[in-house]
Amino acid sequence: MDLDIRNPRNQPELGQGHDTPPTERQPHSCHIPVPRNRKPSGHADKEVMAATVLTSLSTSPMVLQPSSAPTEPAARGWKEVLSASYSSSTSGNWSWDNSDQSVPSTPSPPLSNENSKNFLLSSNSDDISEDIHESTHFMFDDPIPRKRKNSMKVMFKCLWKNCEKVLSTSSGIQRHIRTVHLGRNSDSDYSDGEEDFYYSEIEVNMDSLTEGLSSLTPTSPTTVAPPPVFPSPLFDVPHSAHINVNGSQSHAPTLLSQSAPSTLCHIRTDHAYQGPVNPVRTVTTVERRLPAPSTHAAVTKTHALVTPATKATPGTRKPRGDAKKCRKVYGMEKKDMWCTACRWKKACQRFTD
DNA sequence: CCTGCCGGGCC
DNA sequence: GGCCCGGCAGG
Repeated sequence: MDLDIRNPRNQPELGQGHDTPPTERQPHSCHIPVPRNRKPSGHADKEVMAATVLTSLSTSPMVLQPSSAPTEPAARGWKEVLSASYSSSTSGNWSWDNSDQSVPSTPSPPLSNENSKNFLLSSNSDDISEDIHESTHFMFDDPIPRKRKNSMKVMFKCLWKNCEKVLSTSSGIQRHIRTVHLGRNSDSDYSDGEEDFYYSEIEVNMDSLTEGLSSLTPTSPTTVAPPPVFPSPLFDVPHSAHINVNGSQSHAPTLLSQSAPSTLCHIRTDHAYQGPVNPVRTVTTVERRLPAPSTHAAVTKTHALVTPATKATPGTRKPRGDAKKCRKVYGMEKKDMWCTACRWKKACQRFTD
């Protein structure tokens, strides 16, 4: 959990660096644990940069004094706003936007890296503050962390298909999703975090709003990305993953058989199928999702995984499946990532046919 | 030849 | 049971 940002080579072997400019957001709106080294960190350069920024932050009280922060140029538009928002959503529960409520009004003593990180991470001290440590890669998406701006306010946008609800609190949007979309009792405290999945944070520039920037309306093409793709019940994603307004869905169909896109979002769906075979492997909490409210093209042949294993009749060899097995997916050099059966030259238990 | 994995052996 | 591997079959 203690990701040493000064040691950016804390890179998972499956991690795919991405050189995408921060304003060109790529769809990696989820963070998925990677085996053994589950720090899906970003590009090393960005990490170094982020570390540098953190270091400077730790010694500079400026950032803690929003009143003294120079006003951002008006050119800062939704693109950048959303970029920041993107980072927050990518991180799961973090946001640069401190709004006005949680900004310390007095300078704090110099912060260590850890403290400064905590400070930043705690900015959005809503009820979605879990799992923050795993999400520290957020800042690597944004090479230059921006000073907080008073005019920025975090909003929460419902990503349910055809629902453009935007609320100011995560609890509110969760309640909305829970009651309106998930059909749960609003009185119930029960929440498996599923609601988290169906909304994303967006940052709202209140200044722009007052200037009549009606483009904030969720239907605005400048703020709204293509409809997010929700996971199907067969496509489990860690529950803290957030679909971002900017996230497109192109990453989803890659699954395992293709090289991961240039994102951190290497889809490790094998967790769900792993079962007790390989207890060493990181196990992602498998959650059952409601039927996807929108189309989901990602689930392809892995559907077969839920079907009963075809028992080969004795004497007849089981027809060779066309699914890529561990050997092909991971290669010989990553044999330790194979499922046990594959390592034993048995029928693959992860990528069954 | 590569790959998946059965069958069987060893511990 | 875990683990390994020869060898076969399919592509």
